Amino acid sequence: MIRFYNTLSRNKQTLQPVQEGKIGIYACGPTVYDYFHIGNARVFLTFDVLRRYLQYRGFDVTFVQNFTDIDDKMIKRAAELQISVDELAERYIRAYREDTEALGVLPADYHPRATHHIPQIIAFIEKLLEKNLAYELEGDIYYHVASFPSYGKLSHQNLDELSLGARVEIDARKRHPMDFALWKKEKPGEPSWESPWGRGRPGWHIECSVMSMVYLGNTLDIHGGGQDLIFPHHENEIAQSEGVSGQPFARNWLHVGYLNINEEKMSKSLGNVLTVRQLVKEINPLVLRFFMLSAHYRSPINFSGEHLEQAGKALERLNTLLYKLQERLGRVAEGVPSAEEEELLDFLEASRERFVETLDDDFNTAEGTAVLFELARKTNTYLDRFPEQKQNVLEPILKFYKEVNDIFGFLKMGPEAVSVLEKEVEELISTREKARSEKNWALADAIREQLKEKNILLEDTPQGVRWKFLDRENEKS
RNA sequence: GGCGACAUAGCCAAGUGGCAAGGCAGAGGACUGCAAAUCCUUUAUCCCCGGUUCAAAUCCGGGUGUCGCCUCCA
Repeated sequence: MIRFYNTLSRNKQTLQPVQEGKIGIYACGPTVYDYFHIGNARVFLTFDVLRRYLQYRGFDVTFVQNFTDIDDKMIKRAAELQISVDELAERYIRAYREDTEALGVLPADYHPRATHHIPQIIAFIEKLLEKNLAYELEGDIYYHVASFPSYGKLSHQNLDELSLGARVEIDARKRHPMDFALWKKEKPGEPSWESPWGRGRPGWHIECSVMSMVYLGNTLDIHGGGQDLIFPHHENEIAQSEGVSGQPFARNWLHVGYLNINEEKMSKSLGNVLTVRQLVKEINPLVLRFFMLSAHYRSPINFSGEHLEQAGKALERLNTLLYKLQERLGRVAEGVPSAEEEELLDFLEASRERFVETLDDDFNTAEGTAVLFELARKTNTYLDRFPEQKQNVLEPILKFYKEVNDIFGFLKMGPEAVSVLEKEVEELISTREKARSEKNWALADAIREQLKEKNILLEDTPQGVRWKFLDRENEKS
């Protein structure tokens, strides 16, 4: 039984797909007017892992994430750069693909763009007009919030309360101060499309209603984004979509908590906006992944160099184990597992169950990582205590970590984990081994230092010398 | 003014009624030529005050503090 905290009901709720075995997810994507920042990254990452997890749990997942490629910010930025809005979109969609790839975020099944769905948007607005949920005002079309009775149900506010606090300048022509634009009349020099109401462009909220329903149907299983989208964006989407379909728009509303930088909200005025583009030049993106997944998705997290460093060291612990496992698998013994080995295998099974259990419960990736560490300790103990390990013990453990990594994606797996050294380096190591056997510690230590310069760390173990590449990127933060 | 979230060890962070996960840092020990890695041991009056209960970090009431939303914002 999979449960999520639903913003709409303010409770954890069992996931009951509209169609058995299938899950449709729509996550609000970026406005492609600039490189995305690490707050965006947290949302992308959360939904990436969520989607992988639901696949792991056997669902046929369709994941849709839009690109907002036309709005005020797009127009303003394109003007600044003296390029067309379309060129701007192309540029930053490309950047999005590059940066998400660096983070290990997989592409969605669909990345629809607002400007590619203008006819559907127009048709949708026409339906809202037919149903008297919208009205025309001098070439603009507005949604009339007062005609949608449950307006405010997602953010749990009512229209009176909202109006009271409204600090925004009230447009007296509108029927209600909270009425929002579905269609904006053309302005000179701005991109526009033909419509029954003259040339113009879509408002911001309408694209998500339209595209989510085009790709996923009237009722989505999961819809979400950053917490700041709850109001007004998602509230407005509900008004639009339910206004047209008469059916619940989304069964589960998931909202990802904020990411602050050094205890401060990220904002342009504070000048502390950190883009992923910048960050991945300085740090290992897998550490960022680990860092973000080691807190619950709904909790606010605070990004800082110190926290990232802690995360890097913790992750290193898991990677060290994986390295050891792969290395030892090269010289394992055959045979039936002993009682102690059986115990470890039982613990492995219990870990797998606990992992699933905790992720099933509102996607608790934080506790999920704890499971990995506990198994790591048990496995390390086994590796320490027995000079020889069995394949039928090590292999299932490694397999579990691989499974987990297909979901979390922050572990260092695969061939690069155990790679081949240059001949020259191998010679240095064997020279050092000879020196050590002759108790020539000075030479041995000198060679160790020399290799450290080359980013290779030597470790002398009872099983012989072992080496690994230092992850230099981890040290920066 | 309205709505809401959070407060757990030096730091990060799980845990929604039954002896307080996990990571980082620290201390002690084992192993080691020295390191590294690893293992063992150790580190918490769960913000305060009341209440409910056999039992509360967890539920209820009050207080204090931090933050967010109500305006484009992930």
